[in-house]
Amino acid sequence: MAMYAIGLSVLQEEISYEKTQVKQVAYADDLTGAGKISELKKWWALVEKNGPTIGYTPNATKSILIVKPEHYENGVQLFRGSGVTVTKDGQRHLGAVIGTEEFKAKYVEEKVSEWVKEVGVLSGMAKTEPHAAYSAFTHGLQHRWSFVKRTIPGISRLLRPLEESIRKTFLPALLKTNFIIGEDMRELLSLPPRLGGMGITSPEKMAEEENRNSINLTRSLTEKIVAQDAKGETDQNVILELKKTMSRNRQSAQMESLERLKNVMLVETVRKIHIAQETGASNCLTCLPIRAKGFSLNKQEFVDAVALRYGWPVEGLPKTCVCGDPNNVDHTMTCEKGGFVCIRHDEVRDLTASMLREVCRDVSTEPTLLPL
DNA sequence: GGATCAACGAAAATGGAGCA
DNA sequence: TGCTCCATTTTCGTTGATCC
Repeated sequence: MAMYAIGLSVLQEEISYEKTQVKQVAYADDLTGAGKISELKKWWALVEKNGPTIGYTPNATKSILIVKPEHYENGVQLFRGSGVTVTKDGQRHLGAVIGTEEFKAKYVEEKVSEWVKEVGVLSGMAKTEPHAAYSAFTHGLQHRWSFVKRTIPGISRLLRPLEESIRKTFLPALLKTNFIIGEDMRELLSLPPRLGGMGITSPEKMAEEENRNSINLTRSLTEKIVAQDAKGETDQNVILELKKTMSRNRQSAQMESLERLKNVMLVETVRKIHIAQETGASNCLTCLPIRAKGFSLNKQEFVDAVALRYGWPVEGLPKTCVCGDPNNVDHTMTCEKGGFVCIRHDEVRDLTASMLREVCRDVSTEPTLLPL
């Protein structure tokens, strides 16, 4: 990338703002210019003339001129025969979009429609492999819409179908819940695992903040592009400080959200959230479900793990224990006729023995004691 | 009063995912 | 390749208790 920029700087000397009155910016091989149409025509001619000599061959068929509706005819006339497409609507640009509000909305709607389909596919997978589907969503899928959220303002409303798809299709398939996920539970699930959530963020709610943060973070660069200042440098310390501030703001907003939820949720749920915040309590959610390493939970294990995390009813649990008492998760853990008391004891015993075997000889578990 | 240590929290570093 | 975010781990600085 750096070498490409150095190479392209030779061309930019020839087509600079001082010579063409066109404000411009280049990202790798994508060259963008803004100005009056007549100036742009001259600028384009210079690009075509000087580009190939440094190895930059402009492709007219892939080049777009975006004009205001009142200048459309003029644009078509000036660029006739050049191969450049002239439009008054807009065009996709570096993963974002430039153009009219209608064009931007149409672009985002198409993207959202595509993502909703992907969420649907993942929901289908979640029915048989919920752990893998959850991991694919949190580690991968939800990052796909981050670039659009950062670069296109005012799209929160357009992202609502995606949020609806997550809430009504993905979460029920993933969690096998037979109850409707309300506003509060959805907010809890959108918090990071370390705060007791599941890190399934809401694209609708995050869009405005992410766009605002992106604008603030790139403001210095934007000002330099507008001023066509190619020599000035952005103060990295200022950017670093901005990042820290944003990170702090995000964390404090998460804490505020958590505190609000604690006030409206059941005492048992709040206690579960508190336990879920313990170190290591969310490892099964944050690790990659690699089967060979034993990190993968099957569908029963995953659904049970989430049910235990939030105190939801565990499916398939008998209503009455063999001891005769009413059965529930707490009773299962303490009933002397069940196996969990022994399992817990044996796991601690075996782990201690295995660690001792690494440094001691003659380690045995619960040897028969010699008579007194 | 100075030296030492443990505990704690904040900051930095690391690793893994995405995107252009 | 270089940027983002997030979770986790490591490092560093501060504080308080204890001992000489």
